Amino acid sequence: MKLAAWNVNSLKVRLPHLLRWLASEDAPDVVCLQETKLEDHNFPVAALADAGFRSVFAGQKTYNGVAIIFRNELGEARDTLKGNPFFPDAQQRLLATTIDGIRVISAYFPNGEAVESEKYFYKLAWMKALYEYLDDELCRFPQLALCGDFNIAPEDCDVHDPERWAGGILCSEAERQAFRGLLSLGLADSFRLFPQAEKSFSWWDYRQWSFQKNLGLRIDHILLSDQLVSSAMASGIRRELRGYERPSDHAPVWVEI
DNA sequence: ATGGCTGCTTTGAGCAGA
Repeated sequence: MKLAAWNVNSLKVRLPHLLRWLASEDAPDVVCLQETKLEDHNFPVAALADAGFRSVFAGQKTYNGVAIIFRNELGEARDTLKGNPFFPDAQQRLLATTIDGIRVISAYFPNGEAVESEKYFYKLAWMKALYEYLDDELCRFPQLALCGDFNIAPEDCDVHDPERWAGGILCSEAERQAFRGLLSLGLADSFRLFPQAEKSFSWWDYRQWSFQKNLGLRIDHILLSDQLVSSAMASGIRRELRGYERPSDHAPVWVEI
């Protein structure tokens, strides 16, 4: 199964890109989407069904919104859960479902705006509650994948210019520590299970030709539980989608399990 | 030092993103 995560930054705008990817040769079987920015009644269920995919989604207007799409052949989704019971929140940032025995979670971590800002503390609180939630989920679902836009570059090698970003939002020690806290539950960064090119990123700013100059960050991740790590075969980033006309600022990340 | 793009919004300047 090829599992992917992609922050589309508006599914309305990016739907043609998604459909093109799903129809391509190395198309994914399951995709966790973030920043769909669509209310549920506007979710493109029919277009994705035509492409052979089922959908579950938790959306809202303008901001946030997460979804999970998966091939018809994988059967029905079970135990779909919107949000985090440990963190009641109007922002639609978390969605879990079970596909073919695997607990798949689509997560859109808060951006955090700036270190020490109100949104920064919301981000840290959101992650603390996510930790509690995952601790619970892992007991019931030993085969679990946490996929999405974490808005955290875990190490300096995930940053194009570590000195410039040092201590700043997406790279601060408290955020990185919270990321390592998730790993301590028995999760692994699937990207690092395999050799990767240096300067591999999943997000590039729209401004200043950042993508063309490869000035990016690796902030989108798929974390696999120990049971899934043992079946992982390859991982990577679909960089070319960032080069499409009118792209998302994120490229999809993927793992084959 | 600032703003740099993009998508969205009670359509148009202001916000949020990262």
